Amino acid sequence: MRKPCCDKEGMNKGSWSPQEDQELMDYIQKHGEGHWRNIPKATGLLRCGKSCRLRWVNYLRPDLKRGNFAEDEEDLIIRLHALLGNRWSLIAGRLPGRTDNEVKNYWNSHLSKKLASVGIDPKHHRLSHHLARNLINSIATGETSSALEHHQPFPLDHDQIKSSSASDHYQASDAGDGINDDDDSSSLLPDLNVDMASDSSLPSGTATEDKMSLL
DNA sequence: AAGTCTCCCAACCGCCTCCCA
DNA sequence: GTGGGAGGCGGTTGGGAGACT
Repeated sequence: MRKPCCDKEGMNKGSWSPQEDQELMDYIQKHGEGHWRNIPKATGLLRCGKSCRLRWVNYLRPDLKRGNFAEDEEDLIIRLHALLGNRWSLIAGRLPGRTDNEVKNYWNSHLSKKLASVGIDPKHHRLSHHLARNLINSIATGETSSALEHHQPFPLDHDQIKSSSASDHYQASDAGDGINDDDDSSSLLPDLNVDMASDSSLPSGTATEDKMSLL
């Protein structure tokens, strides 16, 4: 059995009170961030260090933006998620004033549903079989997919799709099958030519970081 | 108006990685 | 080289607020 991160006996759990917030802010203003495990001792807060860090990072930090996500932020999250998957901290790092928790929550509650509603598998960023078939048919007949036209979550270059086979860019998703989990996370990013094969750990300065700079 | 349901988001949990002795 | 401690991360949960019946 793994040792808990800190002694939870006598620790508060759940929502933070304004007094607790104030004590934590006072401490960080005086001593700066870090040494989270010292904070309960130093301040008398009945919170474990990890909880203090989380509260600061997700809620108390002065540079947090808060409020609704702008359209361009949504767009960027979708693109970055297609590129990086559930690496919320990396995604949040590209969104000034946003936290990984905020981005993750927003994705789970809004964006994944939004993508699903237009027939895109939010996990793999691929069209559903049904929509993919319609798209390919409509391209073949010279029509445009009404679903994509009305609901595309971010700009799709239809000419670019037409210039090659649509299936080169948009693979129908086997939603729920769990197959192809590990490949082609860039299927909605035809313009980025993303190669995730080299992206196992993503330290800064990797090829993926370079490609992210294109965004 | 009261009860139930649904959704959102803050917070927790446990695993992973990094760093240092 | 390695073991342990601390921080970081992503998945998950639970409570509260609003919507619905």
